[in-house]
Amino acid sequence: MSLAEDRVKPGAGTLYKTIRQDIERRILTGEWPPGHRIPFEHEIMARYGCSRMTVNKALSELAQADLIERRRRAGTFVRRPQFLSAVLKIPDIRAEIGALGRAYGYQLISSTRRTANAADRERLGVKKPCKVIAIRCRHSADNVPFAIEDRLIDLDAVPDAAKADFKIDPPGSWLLHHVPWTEAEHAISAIVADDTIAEGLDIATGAPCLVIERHTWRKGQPLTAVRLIYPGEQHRLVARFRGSE
Amino acid sequence: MSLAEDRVKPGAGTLYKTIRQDIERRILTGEWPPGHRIPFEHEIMARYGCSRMTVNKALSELAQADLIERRRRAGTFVRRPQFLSAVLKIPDIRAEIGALGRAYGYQLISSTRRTANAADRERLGVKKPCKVIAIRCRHSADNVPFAIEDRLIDLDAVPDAAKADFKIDPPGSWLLHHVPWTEAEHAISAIVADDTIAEGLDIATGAPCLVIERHTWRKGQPLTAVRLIYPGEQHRLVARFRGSE
DNA sequence: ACGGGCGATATGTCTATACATAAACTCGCT
DNA sequence: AGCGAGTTTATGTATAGACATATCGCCCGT
Repeated sequence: MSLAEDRVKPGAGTLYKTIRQDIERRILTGEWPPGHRIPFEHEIMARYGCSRMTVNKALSELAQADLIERRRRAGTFVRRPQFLSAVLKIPDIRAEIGALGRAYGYQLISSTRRTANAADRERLGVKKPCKVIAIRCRHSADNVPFAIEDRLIDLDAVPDAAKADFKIDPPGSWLLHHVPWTEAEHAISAIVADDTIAEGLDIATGAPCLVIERHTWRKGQPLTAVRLIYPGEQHRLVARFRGSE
Repeated sequence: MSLAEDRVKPGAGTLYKTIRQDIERRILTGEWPPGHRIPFEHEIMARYGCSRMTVNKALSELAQADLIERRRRAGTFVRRPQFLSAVLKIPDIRAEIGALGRAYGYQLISSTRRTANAADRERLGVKKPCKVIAIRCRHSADNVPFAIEDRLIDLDAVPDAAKADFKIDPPGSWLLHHVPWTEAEHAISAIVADDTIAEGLDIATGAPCLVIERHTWRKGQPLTAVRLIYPGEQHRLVARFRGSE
């Protein structure tokens, strides 16, 4: 009979997960507040009757999740919670509407190809001249306008986009499936609808709109810049944050 | 001479990190697209001349970061990127203003204690009657209004809040330092300023505003609900996403 | 053809051990 | 006291081997 069978909590699946969850619980309930020193690996090891590697695996995962901080020689400490950060999901619009159980609709409003002017280069963040595609289109759910999309694609960085047909499929979906990216930045702000937006979204001029601007890069090179305009009182971005699992 | 000395890339610090970064790079550059099967552990092990535990550690971290998916017997696969999710930092307002190098200012507008009415209970998500504190205050940067805060605190869940003085310090900071929480939810939307908001933020009535609503729980029990209203054209929430490290 | 059972296989967990490394502490010298 | 060198200690990385477990496919019997 091995020592491993003397487990303190035999019920919770695997040992390292048990250890991880025990510690996580103590942190989340406040029993071990920020700054508190967690028992040393050899203490936990003795408590659960397991090897140090097992304890180390549990603690490493908690460290990767930023719940604890580990310092050589000093020990392991509860981190101050990352108070106000959250994972915000900004899904692909088509998938988002599908998830709501509504019928997705798409209309291309305009699509032009041109040599980038100063405003285009500014928006994409490129310095040298390049060709771009500028697209304006509309997404709808059950035939109700859902969002207006205004996109710029750098043709030098994404040459395949010249061959793509955005009359039927939205450029977002096409890009997601064809172009790998390495960095993305989102900015969220609010504006009021001008006449053009109001008409496109079928809302009143002066109504609030939520704007999401996304820039995408591949190894530092700008790929695309997109501006999504949502009716602000009907649409909300929701982010939920909780302890792991 | 041990096999371990035949390492493919001796320069990058530790072995498992080298392996992890090599794989991450291939995924991020698109060399291994979503759905691609990553070499089996024993293949990677042979390639780097190391033990399986080392490979396993690298792959486990990538799996924890959702870059890959591991399936017993089948192998390890590149996941479809979490395309449009991003870590959105919604910092403590005082810290945010401080980080911008501007002077933080705070004014308490009103603070009332009462038994929760139906609207309060609805907003907090509690069913049974309880006492609450309702606070309205304003944050400013260099004496320019920055955001209006409208907060409800459940006194049954946070009894200490009854003793706190919110005349000088904002309730957000106090709560962050005194109350551990386990879950939080943020919702972002846009509204137009009504007369009260316009006056508080020193903007025109009808101007767009960004609204962040945050609900915080501790083990399922609602603690506080807060609504932050920002001038929408001046304030943006920015989230940047990139590969780890 | 169809479905059940079974073996092969890749990942999942765990052990016992070893040496590396960073940082905190001790102690002795000036 | 102040400072630098050496020691101690907790974590960090790595190993070789073992057994567990999910599941994909194959084969076999009906």
